[in-house]
Amino acid sequence: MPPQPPAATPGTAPVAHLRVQRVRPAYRQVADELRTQILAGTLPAGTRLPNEGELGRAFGVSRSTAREALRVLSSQHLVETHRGVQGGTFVSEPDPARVVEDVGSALGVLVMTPQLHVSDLLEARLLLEPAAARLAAQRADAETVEAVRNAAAAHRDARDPSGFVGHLDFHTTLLMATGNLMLTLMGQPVNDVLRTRLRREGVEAHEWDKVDACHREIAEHVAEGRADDAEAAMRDHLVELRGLYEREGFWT
Amino acid sequence: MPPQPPAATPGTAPVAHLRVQRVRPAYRQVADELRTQILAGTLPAGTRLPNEGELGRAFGVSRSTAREALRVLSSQHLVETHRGVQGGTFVSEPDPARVVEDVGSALGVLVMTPQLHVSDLLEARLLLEPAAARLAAQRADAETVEAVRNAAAAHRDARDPSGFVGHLDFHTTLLMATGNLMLTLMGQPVNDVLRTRLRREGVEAHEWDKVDACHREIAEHVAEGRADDAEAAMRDHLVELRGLYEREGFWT
DNA sequence: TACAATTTGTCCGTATGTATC
DNA sequence: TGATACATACGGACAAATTGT
Repeated sequence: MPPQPPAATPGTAPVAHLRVQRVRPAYRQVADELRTQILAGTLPAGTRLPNEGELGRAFGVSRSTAREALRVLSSQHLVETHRGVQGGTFVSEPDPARVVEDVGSALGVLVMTPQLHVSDLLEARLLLEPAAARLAAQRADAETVEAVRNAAAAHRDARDPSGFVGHLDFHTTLLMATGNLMLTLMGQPVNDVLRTRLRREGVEAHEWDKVDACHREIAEHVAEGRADDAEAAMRDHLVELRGLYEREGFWT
Repeated sequence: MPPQPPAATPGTAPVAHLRVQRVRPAYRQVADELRTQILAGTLPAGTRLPNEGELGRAFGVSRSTAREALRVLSSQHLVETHRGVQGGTFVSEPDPARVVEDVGSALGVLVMTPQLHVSDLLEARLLLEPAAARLAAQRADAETVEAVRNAAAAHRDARDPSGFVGHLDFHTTLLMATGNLMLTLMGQPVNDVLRTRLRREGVEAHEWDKVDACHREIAEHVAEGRADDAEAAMRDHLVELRGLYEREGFWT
């Protein structure tokens, strides 16, 4: 690793109050270089990288160091490794589901701190999902409408004995029904965090019934293309849910 | 790896397990175990982990394997490592800025695919930021108002010779002015991606002047607490910006 | 200023598991 | 069945960085 151009990394926030990273380790330089090439499209998805030994030689580092760089990229879902002949390290296909997972997990950490309150999540959802309901009502095709209806109809108690893995949360389905992946990316992690934090045992059955009724009503508005009604119904629904969360749910 | 029963330890070959399709490598098991403990709060932020050798022995793996596990966690910003005496591996403080970075980088990958269009980002922003402008106008205190005004006044040409690192993008500042971190978390990665994708050389000076004028107008609405005006002005501004982006900016 | 102690960083050599042909 | 090519894992050694004496 002869070249280390930015001796002091500029622009990076001085978050580590006490410690300054004075040198970038070689494994990080290699990882950064490869990440840059992947993000720039120089290494498109599906590309097979050289094996670990060659990769190390190409960067002037040992195989172990190249390995650690690959660990970094693989943990960020930028590459995948496979063993065996015809195996190796491949640039990953971008996967929205993984992004949602990662963001959700990061939010899970933040939501335990005083920096991010549950009320912030509820407010963000209140901004996002009524608008999503409107868009869904304006755009959903027959197939999407069917999916939304199914999600609303799906009974939400978990006593269901059959496998039934196809069930997606209603709010998730509605976000996807907008046809705008970015809305799913923003809204879904919030829903994930809220769902895992809610103490469901504190909510009574008739309240769940009301939730289900709201879902079905929204689904019908979407199906009939009534954008205004869908948006308003979703807003009412979320306001009601917020009361539920604030009354019962959280440990912070 | 004692805690994971079906682990394939290198020396002994557990041939009896026929269903084991996917063996998780040892470094991944170690990383997952540590991550679980961090997310559960068993290892609070600031905790110093044992050094790499001891950590390896504690998990029944070699130091190299323990290191690779730490690389995974460190690349997810869950731990930080430092060299030297008094160095070591420490559980990280949750950092919203890093989350924004990570999401932005993930979006950068997705935005190159047919799954996520630039128009999706623009639409999401059009949902989010007018609402943010409204909230900012309703809530901003004197200090925040000052920050928003400064961001709007900051001249945006990069010829500025002095260091001037305090300058934050106006849209970023406005998101933060809502006091809701979640809105920043959702909106900022979008802005980052859009900013890096825009071909700025295709935009003329008088258009930048108009952008700046819009920013100052919004800032004044926020400062005076005119929520409706702030929201409307931001919406108009974004619609105009969208035209700019769609006319000039992208390579996809 | 020099030196020692501690910890991560880097390298090498070797062996083994795994998947494909 | 065996050969091949790759990732995975180990253990030891030394280098570099940081802090305290």
